[in-house]
Amino acid sequence: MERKEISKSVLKRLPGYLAYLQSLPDGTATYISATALANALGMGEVQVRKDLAQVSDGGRPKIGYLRERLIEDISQFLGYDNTTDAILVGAGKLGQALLGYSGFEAYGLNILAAFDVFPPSDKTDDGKAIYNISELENFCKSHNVLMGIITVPAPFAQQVCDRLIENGIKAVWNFAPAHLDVPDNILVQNENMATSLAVLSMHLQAQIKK
Amino acid sequence: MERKEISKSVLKRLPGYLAYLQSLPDGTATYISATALANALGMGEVQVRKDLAQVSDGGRPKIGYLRERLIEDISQFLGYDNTTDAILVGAGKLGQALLGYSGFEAYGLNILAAFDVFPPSDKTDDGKAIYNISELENFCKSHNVLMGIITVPAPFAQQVCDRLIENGIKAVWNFAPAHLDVPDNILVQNENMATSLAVLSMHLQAQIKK
DNA sequence: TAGATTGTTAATCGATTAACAATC
DNA sequence: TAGATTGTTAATCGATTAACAATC
Repeated sequence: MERKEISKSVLKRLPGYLAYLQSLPDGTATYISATALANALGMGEVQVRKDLAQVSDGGRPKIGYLRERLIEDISQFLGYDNTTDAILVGAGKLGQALLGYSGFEAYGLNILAAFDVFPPSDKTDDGKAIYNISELENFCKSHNVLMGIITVPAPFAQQVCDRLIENGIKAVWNFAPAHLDVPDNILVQNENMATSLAVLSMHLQAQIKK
Repeated sequence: MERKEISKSVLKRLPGYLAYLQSLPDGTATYISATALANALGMGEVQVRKDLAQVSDGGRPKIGYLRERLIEDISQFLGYDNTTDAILVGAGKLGQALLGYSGFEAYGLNILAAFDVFPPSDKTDDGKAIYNISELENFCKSHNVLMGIITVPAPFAQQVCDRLIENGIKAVWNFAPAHLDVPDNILVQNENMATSLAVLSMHLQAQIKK
């Protein structure tokens, strides 16, 4: 499959398809159609078909897609097949939760280590080290890390971000509720709890009024 | 300010404005213009102006918005002024991290308690109770809970969701990497780590190729 | 063959951006 | 008054949806 430019909207839907396809029990649904996928996920079938067409050319009229093949195509497209190394800064509760979450491997993410101003102890239960923030520079030099995860309190997020970029980080996954100023070639992905909460509470307010 | 219908895109940007406005030190910037806000957040000034116009009518030509007033208007619009009670199911690492996160109060969210098949201990360090899942029904009956937070492993997410809905939950905040089937009047907000990761790893792949 | 499903081309919809008049 | 900023109206852009021909 030739790699095309893909819109962010499509990109964001792909993990959903992948998760569903992988959740199907082995043996069932050797072939799956865009229609079936759409129904299962409560989406429009045309949208699903178009999305799939962008990442795979294994679709066959009347039959659909070979599930295994489709999983492979999407995974590959998303880069889940080659792992990305990341470091995490801010080993509070959320930071440690992420550090200990084993599910990221499936997405090709490998958190090498965490850093904090007050490292709680040498190792977590999961065997991943939490270093003093002062060792950030050395660590980045010796490992080739491209992704940084920020889980420090909001007021420190920007300075941590700057420091990560100085050390060669190209993509920042930001869990702090703060806006980060970065150069053009750096991507910041905000994991924005506040955004989600806004959508939720808006829905609840509408509910209550009824 | 009359309450208008608002698009989801606008709604999702509001928490960002609010966070920035609140982060400004007291005393500075009594008045702030849409232009200034846009520059600070790296956004288009027209977009910010249009967004603000939908939630506040305190904007004055040449001067801008009274910051305090704007904070109030956005907070009120987002429903951050009246708290929403929520319960959380799945007291694993992520669940406990959320349970202990004190920052939610600022967003009007109050997590009353958590439930799990194996409650680790009676109370967390933060004083919030973790009950056995069997007590879910009773708890929901006695408290009027409208929001449920799901932090169980993916294979259990749907059944937990169904159970929450049976007990009167109207909005679900889903941290499990699973698609949830719900009736029309129920809102599911997926906190989709996989989505964020997809965007990030796509950026990194593009970087590497350069 | 008939029919389901694919992929493509055109139409619609919504959101963003641009242009401009109103205001302090 | 002059100029910055607001809010509104029109134009553009992108994404979604609909219609349809191609295919197994």
